[in-house]
Amino acid sequence: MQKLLSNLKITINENIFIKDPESSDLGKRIVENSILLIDEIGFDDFTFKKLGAKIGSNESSIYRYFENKHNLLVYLASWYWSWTEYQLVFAINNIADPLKKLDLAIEVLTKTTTLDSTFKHIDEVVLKRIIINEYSKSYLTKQVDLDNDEGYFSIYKRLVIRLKELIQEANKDYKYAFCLANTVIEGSLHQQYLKDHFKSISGLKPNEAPTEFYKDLVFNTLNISPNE
Amino acid sequence: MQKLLSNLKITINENIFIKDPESSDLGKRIVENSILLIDEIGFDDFTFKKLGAKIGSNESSIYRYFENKHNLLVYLASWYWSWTEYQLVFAINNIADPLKKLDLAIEVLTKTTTLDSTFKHIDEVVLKRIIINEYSKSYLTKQVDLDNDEGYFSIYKRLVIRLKELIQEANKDYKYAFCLANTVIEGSLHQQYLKDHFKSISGLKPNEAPTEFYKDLVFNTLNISPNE
DNA sequence: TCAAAACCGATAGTAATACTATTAAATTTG
DNA sequence: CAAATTTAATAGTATTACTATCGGTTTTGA
Repeated sequence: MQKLLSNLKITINENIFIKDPESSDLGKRIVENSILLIDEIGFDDFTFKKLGAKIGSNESSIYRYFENKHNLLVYLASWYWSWTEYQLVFAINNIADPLKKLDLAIEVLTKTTTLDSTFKHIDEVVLKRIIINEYSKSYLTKQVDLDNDEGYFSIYKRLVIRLKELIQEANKDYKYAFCLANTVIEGSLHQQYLKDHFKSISGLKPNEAPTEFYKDLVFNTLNISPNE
Repeated sequence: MQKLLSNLKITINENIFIKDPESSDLGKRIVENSILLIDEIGFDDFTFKKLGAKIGSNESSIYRYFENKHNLLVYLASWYWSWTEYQLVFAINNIADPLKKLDLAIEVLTKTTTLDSTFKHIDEVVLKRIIINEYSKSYLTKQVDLDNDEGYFSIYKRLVIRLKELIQEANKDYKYAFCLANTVIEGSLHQQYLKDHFKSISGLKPNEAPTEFYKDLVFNTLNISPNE
Protein backbone atom coordinates (compact mmCIF):
# COMPACT_ATOMS: atom_id res chain seq x y z
CA MET A 1 0.00 0.00 0.00
CA GLN A 2 1.35 3.38 -0.85
CA LYS A 3 1.36 6.29 1.52
CA LEU A 4 -1.83 8.30 1.17
CA LEU A 5 -1.18 11.10 3.60
CA SER A 6 1.77 11.95 5.77
CA ASN A 7 1.29 13.40 9.24
CA LEU A 8 -1.93 11.52 9.65
CA LYS A 9 -2.75 10.53 13.20
CA ILE A 10 -5.32 7.94 14.06
CA THR A 11 -7.43 9.28 16.92
CA ILE A 12 -8.65 6.82 19.55
CA ASN A 13 -11.28 7.39 22.23
CA GLU A 14 -9.49 8.63 25.37
CA ASN A 15 -11.45 6.34 27.65
CA ILE A 16 -9.59 3.32 26.30
CA PHE A 17 -6.15 4.25 27.63
CA ILE A 18 -4.85 5.86 30.82
CA LYS A 19 -2.00 7.66 29.08
CA ASP A 20 -1.95 8.12 25.31
CA PRO A 21 0.62 5.64 23.96
CA GLU A 22 1.26 7.95 20.99
CA SER A 23 2.57 10.58 23.41
CA SER A 24 5.86 8.88 24.30
CA ASP A 25 8.55 6.59 23.05
CA LEU A 26 7.65 3.94 25.63
CA GLY A 27 4.01 4.13 24.60
CA LYS A 28 4.87 3.48 20.96
CA ARG A 29 7.09 0.56 21.93
CA ILE A 30 4.19 -0.87 23.95
CA VAL A 31 1.87 -0.70 20.94
CA GLU A 32 4.44 -1.90 18.41
CA ASN A 33 5.58 -4.87 20.47
CA SER A 34 2.22 -5.86 21.88
CA ILE A 35 1.11 -6.47 18.29
CA LEU A 36 4.11 -8.71 17.68
CA LEU A 37 3.81 -10.56 21.00
CA ILE A 38 0.05 -11.16 20.78
CA ASP A 39 0.56 -12.51 17.27
CA GLU A 40 3.34 -14.77 18.52
CA ILE A 41 1.82 -16.29 21.67
CA GLY A 42 -1.89 -15.41 21.34
CA PHE A 43 -3.95 -12.99 23.40
CA ASP A 44 -4.82 -15.56 26.06
CA ASP A 45 -1.18 -16.20 27.00
CA PHE A 46 -0.15 -12.57 26.56
CA THR A 47 0.70 -10.72 29.81
CA PHE A 48 2.10 -7.30 30.61
CA LYS A 49 4.99 -9.00 32.37
CA LYS A 50 6.02 -10.80 29.16
CA LEU A 51 5.58 -7.59 27.17
CA GLY A 52 7.75 -5.73 29.69
CA ALA A 53 10.49 -8.31 29.27
CA LYS A 54 10.26 -8.00 25.47
CA ILE A 55 10.65 -4.21 25.45
CA GLY A 56 13.11 -4.00 28.35
CA SER A 57 10.66 -2.24 30.55
CA ASN A 58 8.62 -2.98 33.61
CA GLU A 59 5.16 -4.45 34.01
CA SER A 60 4.11 -1.57 36.23
CA SER A 61 5.10 0.98 33.58
CA ILE A 62 2.76 -0.64 31.06
CA TYR A 63 -0.07 -0.46 33.59
CA ARG A 64 0.37 3.32 33.47
CA TYR A 65 -0.76 3.26 29.83
CA PHE A 66 -3.49 0.63 29.88
CA GLU A 67 -5.68 -0.52 32.73
CA ASN A 68 -5.39 -4.13 31.60
CA LYS A 69 -4.68 -6.26 28.56
CA HIS A 70 -8.33 -6.20 27.54
CA ASN A 71 -8.22 -2.43 27.06
CA LEU A 72 -4.99 -2.76 25.11
CA LEU A 73 -6.78 -5.15 22.74
CA VAL A 74 -9.66 -2.69 22.40
CA TYR A 75 -7.10 0.01 21.61
CA LEU A 76 -5.40 -2.06 18.90
CA ALA A 77 -8.78 -2.95 17.39
CA SER A 78 -9.89 0.69 17.41
CA TRP A 79 -6.67 1.61 15.67
CA TYR A 80 -7.24 -1.04 13.02
CA TRP A 81 -10.85 -0.04 12.34
CA SER A 82 -9.97 3.63 12.27
CA TRP A 83 -7.22 2.93 9.76
CA THR A 84 -9.67 0.87 7.69
CA GLU A 85 -12.22 3.67 7.81
CA TYR A 86 -9.64 6.12 6.54
CA GLN A 87 -8.87 3.82 3.62
CA LEU A 88 -12.57 3.45 2.89
CA VAL A 89 -13.25 7.18 2.92
CA PHE A 90 -10.20 7.79 0.75
CA ALA A 91 -11.23 5.11 -1.77
CA ILE A 92 -14.73 6.40 -2.39
CA ASN A 93 -13.89 10.09 -2.22
CA ASN A 94 -14.97 11.94 -5.39
CA ILE A 95 -16.78 8.92 -6.80
CA ALA A 96 -20.37 9.73 -7.71
CA ASP A 97 -21.80 6.39 -8.82
CA PRO A 98 -23.34 4.62 -5.80
CA LEU A 99 -22.66 1.18 -7.27
CA LYS A 100 -19.03 1.96 -7.88
CA LYS A 101 -18.74 3.34 -4.36
CA LEU A 102 -20.20 0.18 -2.89
CA ASP A 103 -17.93 -1.94 -5.05
CA LEU A 104 -14.87 -0.08 -3.81
CA ALA A 105 -16.05 -0.25 -0.20
CA ILE A 106 -16.37 -4.04 -0.37
CA GLU A 107 -12.93 -4.16 -1.93
CA VAL A 108 -11.36 -2.19 0.94
CA LEU A 109 -13.20 -4.14 3.63
CA THR A 110 -12.47 -7.65 2.39
CA LYS A 111 -9.11 -7.54 0.66
CA THR A 112 -5.86 -8.88 2.06
CA THR A 113 -4.08 -6.26 4.15
CA THR A 114 -0.77 -4.75 3.01
CA LEU A 115 1.74 -2.56 4.83
CA ASP A 116 1.15 1.18 5.17
CA SER A 117 4.41 3.04 5.62
CA THR A 118 2.66 6.06 7.13
CA PHE A 119 2.73 4.41 10.55
CA LYS A 120 6.24 3.28 11.26
CA HIS A 121 5.67 1.56 14.58
CA ILE A 122 2.64 -0.47 13.47
CA ASP A 123 2.80 -3.53 11.25
CA GLU A 124 -0.66 -3.56 9.71
CA VAL A 125 -0.28 -7.07 8.28
CA VAL A 126 0.41 -8.54 11.71
CA LEU A 127 -2.28 -6.35 13.28
CA LYS A 128 -4.82 -7.67 10.77
CA ARG A 129 -3.92 -11.21 11.83
CA ILE A 130 -4.64 -10.22 15.43
CA ILE A 131 -7.98 -8.74 14.40
CA ILE A 132 -8.88 -11.98 12.62
CA ASN A 133 -7.78 -14.15 15.54
CA GLU A 134 -8.70 -12.04 18.57
CA TYR A 135 -11.12 -9.23 17.72
CA SER A 136 -14.25 -10.97 18.89
CA LYS A 137 -12.69 -11.48 22.33
CA SER A 138 -12.79 -7.70 22.77
CA TYR A 139 -16.59 -7.70 22.88
CA LEU A 140 -17.56 -11.25 23.87
CA THR A 141 -17.30 -10.38 27.56
CA LYS A 142 -19.66 -9.79 30.45
CA GLN A 143 -18.72 -6.07 30.55
CA VAL A 144 -19.54 -5.47 26.89
CA ASP A 145 -22.48 -3.17 27.64
CA LEU A 146 -20.42 -1.03 30.00
CA ASP A 147 -17.53 -0.91 27.53
CA ASN A 148 -19.97 0.03 24.80
CA ASP A 149 -21.30 2.89 26.94
CA GLU A 150 -17.74 4.12 27.32
CA GLY A 151 -17.48 4.33 23.53
CA TYR A 152 -14.96 1.51 23.16
CA PHE A 153 -16.55 0.28 19.93
CA SER A 154 -17.70 3.54 18.40
CA ILE A 155 -15.23 3.49 15.52
CA TYR A 156 -16.28 -0.01 14.53
CA LYS A 157 -19.95 0.93 14.71
CA ARG A 158 -19.30 4.02 12.59
CA LEU A 159 -17.73 1.84 9.93
CA VAL A 160 -20.72 -0.49 9.87
CA ILE A 161 -23.03 2.51 9.55
CA ARG A 162 -20.99 3.86 6.63
CA LEU A 163 -21.30 0.57 4.76
CA LYS A 164 -25.00 0.34 5.56
CA GLU A 165 -25.49 3.81 4.05
CA LEU A 166 -23.60 2.82 0.91
CA ILE A 167 -25.83 -0.24 0.61
CA GLN A 168 -28.94 1.90 0.98
CA GLU A 169 -27.69 4.40 -1.61
CA ALA A 170 -27.22 1.54 -4.03
CA ASN A 171 -30.69 0.11 -3.44
CA LYS A 172 -33.19 2.18 -1.50
CA ASP A 173 -35.73 -0.64 -1.31
CA TYR A 174 -33.48 -3.21 0.33
CA LYS A 175 -34.78 -4.06 3.77
CA TYR A 176 -31.77 -5.57 5.54
CA ALA A 177 -28.99 -3.04 5.01
CA PHE A 178 -27.61 -3.29 8.55
CA CYS A 179 -27.61 -7.09 8.56
CA LEU A 180 -25.83 -7.13 5.22
CA ALA A 181 -23.24 -4.56 6.31
CA ASN A 182 -22.43 -6.62 9.39
CA THR A 183 -22.28 -9.76 7.27
CA VAL A 184 -19.60 -8.27 5.04
CA ILE A 185 -17.44 -6.72 7.76
CA GLU A 186 -17.50 -9.43 10.39
CA GLY A 187 -17.93 -12.28 7.94
CA SER A 188 -14.83 -11.27 6.05
CA LEU A 189 -12.72 -11.79 9.16
CA HIS A 190 -14.33 -15.17 9.76
CA GLN A 191 -13.76 -16.35 6.17
CA GLN A 192 -10.10 -15.48 6.50
CA TYR A 193 -9.86 -17.40 9.77
CA LEU A 194 -11.43 -20.48 8.18
CA LYS A 195 -8.96 -20.30 5.30
CA ASP A 196 -6.09 -20.65 7.77
CA HIS A 197 -7.51 -23.17 10.25
CA PHE A 198 -10.53 -24.93 8.79
CA LYS A 199 -9.42 -25.60 5.23
CA SER A 200 -11.88 -28.44 4.72
CA ILE A 201 -14.88 -26.12 5.03
CA SER A 202 -13.31 -22.92 3.68
CA GLY A 203 -14.28 -21.85 0.21
CA LEU A 204 -11.07 -19.89 -0.24
CA LYS A 205 -7.75 -20.93 -1.73
CA PRO A 206 -4.63 -20.32 0.40
CA ASN A 207 -3.93 -16.82 -0.94
CA GLU A 208 -7.43 -15.85 -1.89
CA ALA A 209 -9.36 -13.02 -0.25
CA PRO A 210 -13.16 -13.31 0.11
CA THR A 211 -13.63 -10.17 -2.00
CA GLU A 212 -15.21 -11.84 -5.02
CA PHE A 213 -17.57 -13.84 -2.84
CA TYR A 214 -18.82 -10.72 -1.06
CA LYS A 215 -19.17 -8.67 -4.25
CA ASP A 216 -21.21 -11.44 -5.82
CA LEU A 217 -23.25 -11.78 -2.61
CA VAL A 218 -24.02 -8.10 -2.19
CA PHE A 219 -24.77 -7.26 -5.83
CA ASN A 220 -26.96 -10.30 -6.36
CA THR A 221 -28.81 -9.63 -3.14
CA LEU A 222 -29.42 -6.03 -4.09
CA ASN A 223 -30.36 -7.08 -7.65
CA ILE A 224 -27.93 -4.68 -9.21
CA SER A 225 -24.54 -4.94 -10.85
CA PRO A 226 -21.67 -2.47 -10.90
CA ASN A 227 -20.75 -1.18 -14.35
CA GLU A 228 -17.00 -1.39 -14.66
CA MET B 1 -40.29 -27.53 20.41
CA GLN B 2 -42.03 -30.86 20.59
CA LYS B 3 -40.24 -34.09 21.27
CA LEU B 4 -39.14 -35.71 18.02
CA LEU B 5 -37.64 -38.91 19.28
CA SER B 6 -37.33 -40.37 22.74
CA ASN B 7 -34.27 -42.31 23.79
CA LEU B 8 -32.08 -40.27 21.50
CA LYS B 9 -28.53 -39.81 22.66
CA ILE B 10 -26.25 -37.16 21.27
CA THR B 11 -22.87 -38.75 20.59
CA ILE B 12 -19.78 -36.66 21.22
CA ASN B 13 -16.20 -37.40 20.14
CA GLU B 14 -14.50 -39.29 22.98
CA ASN B 15 -11.32 -37.24 22.76
CA ILE B 16 -13.13 -34.24 24.21
CA PHE B 17 -13.78 -35.70 27.66
CA ILE B 18 -11.86 -37.93 30.05
CA LYS B 19 -14.94 -39.68 31.38
CA ASP B 20 -18.26 -39.50 29.54
CA PRO B 21 -20.47 -37.10 31.52
CA GLU B 22 -23.56 -38.93 30.27
CA SER B 23 -22.39 -42.04 32.14
CA SER B 24 -23.08 -40.81 35.68
CA ASP B 25 -25.27 -38.60 37.77
CA LEU B 26 -22.35 -36.34 38.67
CA GLY B 27 -21.45 -36.03 34.99
CA LYS B 28 -24.94 -34.88 34.10
CA ARG B 29 -24.94 -32.39 36.96
CA ILE B 30 -21.62 -31.03 35.65
CA VAL B 31 -23.08 -30.50 32.18
CA GLU B 32 -26.41 -29.14 33.37
CA ASN B 33 -24.93 -26.67 35.83
CA SER B 34 -21.93 -25.62 33.76
CA ILE B 35 -24.42 -24.33 31.19
CA LEU B 36 -26.23 -22.31 33.85
CA LEU B 37 -23.04 -21.02 35.49
CA ILE B 38 -21.30 -20.03 32.24
CA ASP B 39 -24.45 -18.18 31.22
CA GLU B 40 -24.54 -16.44 34.57
CA ILE B 41 -20.92 -15.30 35.02
CA GLY B 42 -19.44 -15.74 31.54
CA PHE B 43 -16.87 -18.28 30.35
CA ASP B 44 -13.90 -16.10 31.28
CA ASP B 45 -14.83 -15.98 34.97
CA PHE B 46 -16.10 -19.56 35.06
CA THR B 47 -13.89 -21.98 37.04
CA PHE B 48 -14.22 -25.62 38.08
CA LYS B 49 -13.97 -24.48 41.69
CA LYS B 50 -17.08 -22.31 41.34
CA LEU B 51 -18.89 -25.09 39.48
CA GLY B 52 -17.97 -27.53 42.26
CA ALA B 53 -19.47 -25.17 44.85
CA LYS B 54 -22.64 -24.85 42.77
CA ILE B 55 -23.23 -28.60 42.46
CA GLY B 56 -21.99 -29.50 45.97
CA SER B 57 -19.03 -31.36 44.61
CA ASN B 58 -15.32 -30.92 44.46
CA GLU B 59 -13.09 -29.22 41.88
CA SER B 60 -10.94 -32.33 41.60
CA SER B 61 -13.95 -34.50 40.78
CA ILE B 62 -14.79 -32.31 37.78
CA TYR B 63 -11.23 -32.62 36.52
CA ARG B 64 -11.89 -36.35 36.16
CA TYR B 65 -14.50 -35.60 33.52
CA PHE B 66 -12.83 -32.75 31.62
CA GLU B 67 -9.16 -31.89 31.28
CA ASN B 68 -9.95 -28.19 31.60
CA LYS B 69 -12.71 -25.67 31.09
CA HIS B 70 -11.78 -25.20 27.45
CA ASN B 71 -12.61 -28.82 26.70
CA LEU B 72 -15.87 -28.50 28.59
CA LEU B 73 -16.79 -25.60 26.30
CA VAL B 74 -15.88 -27.68 23.25
CA TYR B 75 -18.10 -30.44 24.65
CA LEU B 76 -21.08 -28.13 25.14
CA ALA B 77 -20.61 -26.69 21.66
CA SER B 78 -20.40 -30.16 20.13
CA TRP B 79 -23.57 -31.10 21.91
CA TYR B 80 -25.33 -27.99 20.57
CA TRP B 81 -24.20 -28.51 16.96
CA SER B 82 -25.07 -32.19 17.10
CA TRP B 83 -28.53 -31.35 18.38
CA THR B 84 -28.89 -28.75 15.61
CA GLU B 85 -27.78 -31.27 13.01
CA TYR B 86 -30.40 -33.72 14.24
CA GLN B 87 -33.08 -31.05 13.87
CA LEU B 88 -31.83 -30.23 10.39
CA VAL B 89 -31.84 -33.82 9.20
CA PHE B 90 -35.28 -34.35 10.69
CA ALA B 91 -36.67 -31.21 9.05
CA ILE B 92 -35.59 -32.04 5.50
CA ASN B 93 -36.22 -35.78 5.70
CA ASN B 94 -38.58 -36.98 2.95
CA ILE B 95 -38.60 -33.60 1.22
CA ALA B 96 -37.68 -33.89 -2.44
CA ASP B 97 -37.61 -30.30 -3.68
CA PRO B 98 -34.06 -28.92 -3.26
CA LEU B 99 -35.34 -25.37 -2.81
CA LYS B 100 -37.76 -26.37 -0.09
CA LYS B 101 -34.99 -28.34 1.61
CA LEU B 102 -32.69 -25.33 1.57
CA ASP B 103 -35.48 -23.12 2.84
CA LEU B 104 -36.12 -25.44 5.77
CA ALA B 105 -32.41 -25.75 6.51
CA ILE B 106 -32.02 -21.97 6.78
CA GLU B 107 -35.08 -21.93 9.03
CA VAL B 108 -33.56 -24.48 11.41
CA LEU B 109 -30.13 -22.83 11.44
CA THR B 110 -31.25 -19.26 12.04
CA LYS B 111 -34.42 -19.40 14.09
CA THR B 112 -34.71 -18.63 17.79
CA THR B 113 -34.05 -21.71 19.90
CA THR B 114 -36.81 -23.31 21.95
CA LEU B 115 -36.71 -26.00 24.63
CA ASP B 116 -36.47 -29.67 23.66
CA SER B 117 -37.89 -31.89 26.39
CA THR B 118 -36.01 -34.93 25.09
CA PHE B 119 -32.95 -33.88 27.09
CA LYS B 120 -33.96 -33.22 30.64
CA HIS B 121 -30.65 -32.03 32.03
CA ILE B 122 -29.91 -29.56 29.22
CA ASP B 123 -31.61 -26.21 28.80
CA GLU B 124 -31.22 -25.60 25.08
CA VAL B 125 -32.30 -21.96 25.29
CA VAL B 126 -29.54 -21.14 27.77
CA LEU B 127 -27.07 -23.29 25.84
CA LYS B 128 -27.84 -21.35 22.66
CA ARG B 129 -27.03 -18.13 24.53
CA ILE B 130 -23.67 -19.62 25.47
CA ILE B 131 -23.03 -20.58 21.85
CA ILE B 132 -23.81 -17.03 20.75
CA ASN B 133 -21.63 -15.49 23.46
CA GLU B 134 -18.78 -17.96 23.76
CA TYR B 135 -18.55 -20.36 20.82
CA SER B 136 -15.82 -18.54 18.96
CA LYS B 137 -13.59 -18.75 22.05
CA SER B 138 -13.52 -22.51 21.55
CA TYR B 139 -11.53 -22.17 18.33
CA LEU B 140 -9.85 -18.76 18.56
CA THR B 141 -6.88 -20.26 20.41
CA LYS B 142 -3.27 -21.08 19.67
CA GLN B 143 -4.01 -24.84 19.91
CA VAL B 144 -6.82 -24.74 17.34
CA ASP B 145 -4.93 -26.85 14.80
CA LEU B 146 -4.13 -29.54 17.36
CA ASP B 147 -7.72 -29.51 18.64
CA ASN B 148 -8.93 -29.77 15.08
CA ASP B 149 -6.70 -32.79 14.48
CA GLU B 150 -8.27 -34.41 17.54
CA GLY B 151 -11.67 -34.01 15.91
CA TYR B 152 -12.98 -31.42 18.36
CA PHE B 153 -14.85 -29.53 15.64
CA SER B 154 -15.92 -32.37 13.39
CA ILE B 155 -19.63 -32.09 14.14
CA TYR B 156 -19.62 -28.38 13.34
CA LYS B 157 -17.74 -28.99 10.10
CA ARG B 158 -20.18 -31.75 9.15
CA LEU B 159 -23.05 -29.31 9.58
CA VAL B 160 -21.38 -26.73 7.35
CA ILE B 161 -20.79 -29.41 4.72
CA ARG B 162 -24.46 -30.44 4.86
CA LEU B 163 -25.60 -26.87 4.24
CA LYS B 164 -23.04 -26.43 1.48
CA GLU B 165 -24.44 -29.53 -0.25
CA LEU B 166 -27.99 -28.22 0.03
CA ILE B 167 -26.84 -24.95 -1.54
CA GLN B 168 -25.18 -26.82 -4.39
CA GLU B 169 -28.27 -28.97 -4.96
CA ALA B 170 -30.31 -25.81 -5.25
CA ASN B 171 -27.95 -24.17 -7.73
CA LYS B 172 -25.22 -26.28 -9.30
CA ASP B 173 -23.52 -23.30 -10.92
CA TYR B 174 -22.98 -21.25 -7.78
CA LYS B 175 -19.29 -20.87 -7.11
CA TYR B 176 -19.12 -19.97 -3.43
CA ALA B 177 -21.20 -22.64 -1.69
CA PHE B 178 -18.82 -23.10 1.23
CA CYS B 179 -18.45 -19.37 1.86
CA LEU B 180 -22.21 -18.95 1.81
CA ALA B 181 -22.80 -21.91 4.13
CA ASN B 182 -20.36 -20.46 6.66
CA THR B 183 -21.95 -17.05 6.28
CA VAL B 184 -25.35 -18.40 7.28
CA ILE B 185 -24.23 -20.57 10.18
CA GLU B 186 -21.67 -18.35 11.84
CA GLY B 187 -23.29 -15.10 10.75
CA SER B 188 -26.57 -16.08 12.35
CA LEU B 189 -24.89 -16.28 15.76
CA HIS B 190 -23.26 -12.91 15.20
CA GLN B 191 -26.50 -11.21 14.17
CA GLN B 192 -28.13 -12.47 17.33
CA TYR B 193 -25.26 -11.15 19.43
CA LEU B 194 -25.54 -7.72 17.81
CA LYS B 195 -29.26 -7.66 18.53
CA ASP B 196 -28.55 -7.99 22.25
CA HIS B 197 -25.46 -5.80 22.64
CA PHE B 198 -25.04 -3.52 19.61
CA LYS B 199 -28.59 -2.40 18.99
CA SER B 200 -27.54 0.72 17.08
CA ILE B 201 -26.01 -1.32 14.25
CA SER B 202 -28.25 -4.39 14.43
CA GLY B 203 -30.86 -4.77 11.75
CA LEU B 204 -33.05 -6.94 13.99
CA LYS B 205 -35.87 -6.00 16.31
CA PRO B 206 -35.65 -7.24 19.93
CA ASN B 207 -37.50 -10.50 19.31
CA GLU B 208 -36.66 -10.99 15.67
CA ALA B 209 -34.55 -13.86 14.35
CA PRO B 210 -32.33 -13.25 11.30
CA THR B 211 -34.21 -15.95 9.36
CA GLU B 212 -35.87 -13.66 6.82
CA PHE B 213 -32.63 -11.83 6.16
CA TYR B 214 -30.78 -15.07 5.43
CA LYS B 215 -33.54 -16.53 3.25
CA ASP B 216 -33.61 -13.35 1.19
CA LEU B 217 -29.81 -13.34 1.03
CA VAL B 218 -29.41 -16.95 -0.04
CA PHE B 219 -32.26 -17.12 -2.56
CA ASN B 220 -31.32 -13.83 -4.21
CA THR B 221 -27.69 -14.83 -4.36
CA LEU B 222 -28.55 -18.17 -5.95
CA ASN B 223 -31.05 -16.45 -8.26
CA ILE B 224 -33.85 -18.79 -7.30
CA SER B 225 -36.91 -18.60 -5.13
CA PRO B 226 -38.64 -21.28 -3.11
CA ASN B 227 -42.21 -22.06 -4.17
CA GLU B 228 -44.33 -22.14 -1.08
C1' DT C 1 17.35 28.09 36.04
C1' DC C 2 15.51 25.65 39.40
C1' DA C 3 11.69 23.63 41.71
C1' DA C 4 7.72 20.96 40.92
C1' DA C 5 5.63 17.60 38.39
C1' DA C 6 5.59 13.70 35.66
C1' DC C 7 7.66 9.51 34.32
C1' DC C 8 9.90 5.21 34.71
C1' DG C 9 11.92 0.98 36.73
C1' DA C 10 12.26 -1.94 40.56
C1' DT C 11 10.56 -4.46 44.31
C1' DA C 12 7.15 -6.42 47.12
C1' DG C 13 2.84 -8.16 48.02
C1' DT C 14 -2.12 -10.16 47.34
C1' DA C 15 -5.98 -12.88 45.89
C1' DA C 16 -7.32 -15.80 42.47
C1' DT C 17 -6.55 -19.18 38.80
C1' DA C 18 -5.48 -23.54 36.85
C1' DC C 19 -4.10 -27.03 37.79
C1' DT C 20 -1.56 -31.90 40.23
C1' DA C 21 -1.01 -35.27 43.88
C1' DT C 22 -2.46 -37.91 47.64
C1' DT C 23 -5.52 -40.06 50.70
C1' DA C 24 -9.52 -41.96 52.52
C1' DA C 25 -14.38 -42.84 52.49
C1' DA C 26 -18.33 -44.35 49.85
C1' DT C 27 -20.27 -46.84 46.16
C1' DT C 28 -20.54 -50.12 42.49
C1' DT C 29 -19.54 -54.46 40.31
C1' DG C 30 -18.35 -59.04 39.17
C1' DC D 1 -18.08 -60.03 49.82
C1' DA D 2 -13.71 -58.53 47.96
C1' DA D 3 -11.92 -55.70 44.41
C1' DA D 4 -12.33 -51.94 41.67
C1' DT D 5 -14.05 -47.59 40.84
C1' DT D 6 -15.68 -43.20 42.10
C1' DT D 7 -15.88 -39.25 44.77
C1' DA D 8 -14.67 -35.68 48.22
C1' DA D 9 -11.33 -33.38 50.78
C1' DT D 10 -6.99 -31.41 51.55
C1' DA D 11 -2.71 -29.60 50.34
C1' DG D 12 0.41 -27.67 47.38
C1' DT D 13 2.56 -25.17 43.03
C1' DA D 14 3.43 -21.87 39.42
C1' DT D 15 1.37 -18.25 37.19
C1' DT D 16 -1.73 -14.40 36.54
C1' DA D 17 -3.54 -9.94 37.19
C1' DC D 18 -3.10 -6.82 39.38
C1' DT D 19 -1.89 -2.70 43.51
C1' DA D 20 1.25 -0.04 46.31
C1' DT D 21 5.33 2.15 47.31
C1' DC D 22 9.77 4.14 46.58
C1' DG D 23 13.59 6.17 44.58
C1' DG D 24 16.00 8.10 40.50
C1' DT D 25 15.59 10.55 36.10
C1' DT D 26 13.59 13.57 32.89
C1' DT D 27 10.53 17.14 31.53
C1' DT D 28 8.16 21.42 32.21
C1' DG D 29 6.95 25.88 32.91
C1' DA D 30 7.14 30.26 35.76
